[in-house]
Parts: sequence; structure tokens; C-alpha cells
Amino acid sequence: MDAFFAAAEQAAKPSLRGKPVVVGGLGPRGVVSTASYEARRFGVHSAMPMAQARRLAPNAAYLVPRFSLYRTVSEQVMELLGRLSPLVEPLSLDEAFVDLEAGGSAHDTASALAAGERLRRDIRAVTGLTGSVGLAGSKMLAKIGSEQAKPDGLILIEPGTERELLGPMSVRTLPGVGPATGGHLRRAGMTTVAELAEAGEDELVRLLGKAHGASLYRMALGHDDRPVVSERETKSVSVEDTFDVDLHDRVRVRVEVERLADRCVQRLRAAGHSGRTVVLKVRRYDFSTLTRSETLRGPTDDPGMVREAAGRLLESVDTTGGVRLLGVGVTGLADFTQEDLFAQAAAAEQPAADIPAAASAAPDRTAEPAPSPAAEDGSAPDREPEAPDERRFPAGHDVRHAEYGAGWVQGSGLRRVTVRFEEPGSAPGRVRTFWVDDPELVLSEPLPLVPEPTDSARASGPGSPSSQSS
DNA sequence: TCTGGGGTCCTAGGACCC
DNA sequence: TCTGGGGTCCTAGGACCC
Repeated sequence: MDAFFAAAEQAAKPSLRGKPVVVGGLGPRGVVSTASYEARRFGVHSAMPMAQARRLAPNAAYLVPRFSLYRTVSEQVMELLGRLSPLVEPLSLDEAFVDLEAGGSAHDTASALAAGERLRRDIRAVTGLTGSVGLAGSKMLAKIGSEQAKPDGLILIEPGTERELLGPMSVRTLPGVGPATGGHLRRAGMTTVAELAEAGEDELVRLLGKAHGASLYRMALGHDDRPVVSERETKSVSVEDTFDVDLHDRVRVRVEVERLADRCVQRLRAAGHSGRTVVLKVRRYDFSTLTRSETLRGPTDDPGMVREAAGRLLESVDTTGGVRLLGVGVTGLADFTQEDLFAQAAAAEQPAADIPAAASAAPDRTAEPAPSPAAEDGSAPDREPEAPDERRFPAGHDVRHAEYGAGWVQGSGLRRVTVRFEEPGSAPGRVRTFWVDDPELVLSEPLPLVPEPTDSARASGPGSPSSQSS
């Protein structure tokens, strides 16, 4: 999908169409998630500090991400991809590989092109947004193709033309070559893909290590036989928070770690997982980042266990100077817990008589989620009694007013909310301001971008190469 | 007003085991 | 009569991706 988050917001908010839109964290330490193409013309791009974006494009609209909306649109797009092939590999909410050959939806250049264009039409019809398609014989080339096709385009890379196409491109075009590897290669005198191929595998392995060097050499030759994999197992679950101002108080740091542990366990349980290794992440005032981990005797999804492990790990970290970010994660995932094992063992030991005891060996699995006293009352003494206006009415979120109907928050503060009354199908709307506690005004769920989810497209076509839409 | 959040994969050293 | 070889697990850090 093209500039996905920003494009979705423009589709939802008629007055923003054709205007620079920046989606990302709006706090003092926020960064840009997505900039619309209009905003990119000012030099704004993903991962840029929001403060810098505001200097470059002071008149852009700045919005927080609304993942529920993006997830809804993403599901619509993934459903369309699923009609092309059972082999769909999502990379994120807005990007996926499709193995057209496995789906029988293309068998040569012409049928692949037809499938790609049909997909783009369907995406536009169903979501109201544009996507770009790269068609090629491998994942790497399909991805590079889709990147070049953006925005709102389609590119097919004819088999046999890969090397000549890649040769003059920057090494940074290849997946897996970021700032660090790019720098290494530049210092070694290599800036283009052709120069990588010339250097040879041995040289690249010497420079970058075994795995990275070897795979990069193959990519430089246009070789990539990685399969499209539809079901991938989750390996870790983590949550982290960057604080608006550094934390200095040790007690506060500890409280935040416990909160994060609870949030992490919530997500872990929601996914039906448990894990053996607890990881604490700390970013200090100077941006130096460290992790500490502890592996338990068996997998757990118990909030107390994770909280305590994270707390122990915190003991070994020097936080003088201040803490910028804290994170808690769980890896070594399983779909059972150690309590399950105990229960199983107990049941096996004493077959009939002992079923109640076996059940009580896993006492709080059903009683959960337990409201943790530590996280509730022990929490930040300096916390606001009520959420500030910006939190109650986040910029960009949908609202509904009893009299004026559907709109979205343009800004809030000083106990006031400014709302623009418009919705996906409407003309650009007018702005009105209300008191934050106006009972007529309530936050609402995102409206669909397209009125009736059209059901036009049909699966079809015999097939051949891989494609990626992004 | 410098630098998010959620992931994946790789490397390297030490412990431990046979 | 200095210090084998190979495998796995754990820990920490780094690069990269969206």
C-alpha cells in the first residue's frame, strides 16, 4: 500500500486530501511513522523525529496512528491477496508476498500482468486506497519492483534481466543492507550492486561475516530462492515505552517495569502463548541501550512471575543519570505453561483420586486477569488525576456529536476540543470547538473508508511468478 | 524539542556435557 | 607433563525491517 497510514487518514478525512499529512507519535519524543507524498516533498520521511518534521512542514496535518482502522483495511487487502493464492506472506499491515504460481493465478508474463492490474483495481475498489505491485521470479526482485512502482504503479521484472537491472543500483537497494552495512561496503569501495558481484563471495564474507556475506553475494547476482511462507510462528512478545522526560526516581522506574511486565503478559496471553525467558530493556539518558535476560525453569504466562523476573533484572542495571525507555519482553515461547506440566505430572502420578489436586496445581490460570495491586495503587504518585485533553481526544480520532454528526479531532487543549465535521464520503467539512466535557461529544470508532464493501473481484487466472504488493 | 515500537536474524563468548 | 573436539544452551549486543 502506498504511504499507507497517511493515505488511510486522507481517505477518512476529505479536507486532508492533496495536503501534507504526517502520522506518528505527537509527544516530545515522537517520530514519523508515515508521511503522505505531499509531506515528502518537504523532506519529511519515516523514522524522522517529529520535531524535525514540524520544522520542515509546519503546515502539515499531524495525526496519531489509528491501528484499528489500518488493521481493518489490511484485512481487506489480505483477503484479496488470498484469492490469488493460498501462499500469502504478510510482512506488515501494508505489505505481503504472494506466490502466484502456487495459486495458479498466473503462468506467464501476460497473465501475471493481468493478475497484478486486476489486484490493484480490486484494492482500490474495496479500500479506496492505492497499492503498488512488483512481479518477479523471486521475493527480493518482487519487493524491489514494488518499491520502484510506487506510488500507484506496477512493475514486472522479466526473468533474465535481473542482473542488468540490479547492476547500477545502490547497494542500499538490497534487503538487509542498512546504514551500517552500507557504510562498511562504501569504505571498502563498493556502492553499486555490480561492484558487490565483482568483489566475489569470499571478499563479502570476509567483510560482513558468513551468513550476511554469502546471502548478499547471491542477492547481488539476482539469486534468491527463499520460498513464500504463509504461517510463521511468533518468537517473542514485547512492550516498551519511551518517556516524555527521563525517569530518575528508582521507585518510579520499578513501578513502570512492573506495568510493562503486566502489559507484556496480557499480550502474551491474548496470543495464547507462554514463555521461558524474560528480557528487560533499558535505554539511558544518553541513548545507550542494554538488555538483561533471565531464563526460567519452564514457560510461564503468570504476571507475577514475569514481574518478579523483570524486577530482579532491574537490580543489575545502573540507572543513574536517568532512564529514557523501558521495555519488557518474553521469548522462548511455548503454547503451554510449566503449571500445565506440573498438573499433567500430578495427574499421571495419581490417576483417579486426584483430579481436584491437579486442577489446584494451576490455581490462577482461570482466575486471571488478576488486577495487580502493585500496578494499580503503587503507580506514579505524580500521575494526573484525569487524562489530559490530548489523551482523551487524540488528534485524528473520530468523534460523534449529537447535533453535528461525525467528525474528527483536529486538536485539543485548554479544556477545549476542535472538531472538523466530515466523513469519508462527504465534502470537506467545517470546524467547531467544544468544551472537553461537552456531553454531546463522544469518541467513536473509525468509519469505513468505502461505503459498501464491494464484492466485485473474483479469483481467477492460471499462474506463475511471485509478486509483492506493497 | 534528536533519535518510536514491535519484531527477526546473526554473532560471539562462556558454561556445561559427553 | 600446559591447555581435544563437538554440540547445546544461555546471555548480550547489533543490524535490519516496517
